[in-house]
Amino acid sequence: MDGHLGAAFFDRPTRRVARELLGAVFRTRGPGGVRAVRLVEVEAYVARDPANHAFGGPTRRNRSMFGPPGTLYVYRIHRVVCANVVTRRGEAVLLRAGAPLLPADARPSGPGRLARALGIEFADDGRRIGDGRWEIERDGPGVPTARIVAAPRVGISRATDRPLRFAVAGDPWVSRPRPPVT
DNA sequence: GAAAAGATTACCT
DNA sequence: GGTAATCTTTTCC
Repeated sequence: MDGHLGAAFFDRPTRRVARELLGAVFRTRGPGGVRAVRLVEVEAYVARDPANHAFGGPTRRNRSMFGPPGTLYVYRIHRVVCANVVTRRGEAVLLRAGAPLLPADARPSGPGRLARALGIEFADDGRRIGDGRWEIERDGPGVPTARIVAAPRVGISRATDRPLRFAVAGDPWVSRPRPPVT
């Protein structure tokens, strides 16, 4: 399944989408030009998941999470924005870290820094894949299961035991706290 | 209208 | 390892 990923890619179980996004190239085209990273860390937010912003149904803030597969959900936390891609209704994958592919990309380790490196702003909330602003491409077989580490998600206070954080084992761009390398 | 919490980060010891 | 910064959204009175 190489090449550019469309809405059909995201219309699948969220955990699977999350794992298959590892190693994929996330590219944006904005006022600052083209920026790109190779994803090395993501988190899944699923149905009936108390840590999910969509838990409890649609609100003004999370409305993008109820858009079609391949919708960008951008939220603010403190003074930072973080980006997710919606999979199925009310579920999404948080983009946490990537390896920079272009010189202009500041260290994209951590969700806030990744979004900043890609030039993603709060105004991009609700944009859909295929609208020309951002795209995702797979240029290889993806990260083999043996090299994916699953760990509890970062920074949440509920459902803290679920292993829905996925990262490329040992990759230097994975954010802190680093999951065990095992 | 007021208060509390937050899917973070940077800087301190 | 701990804490402050900082501000919007949500929730409660």
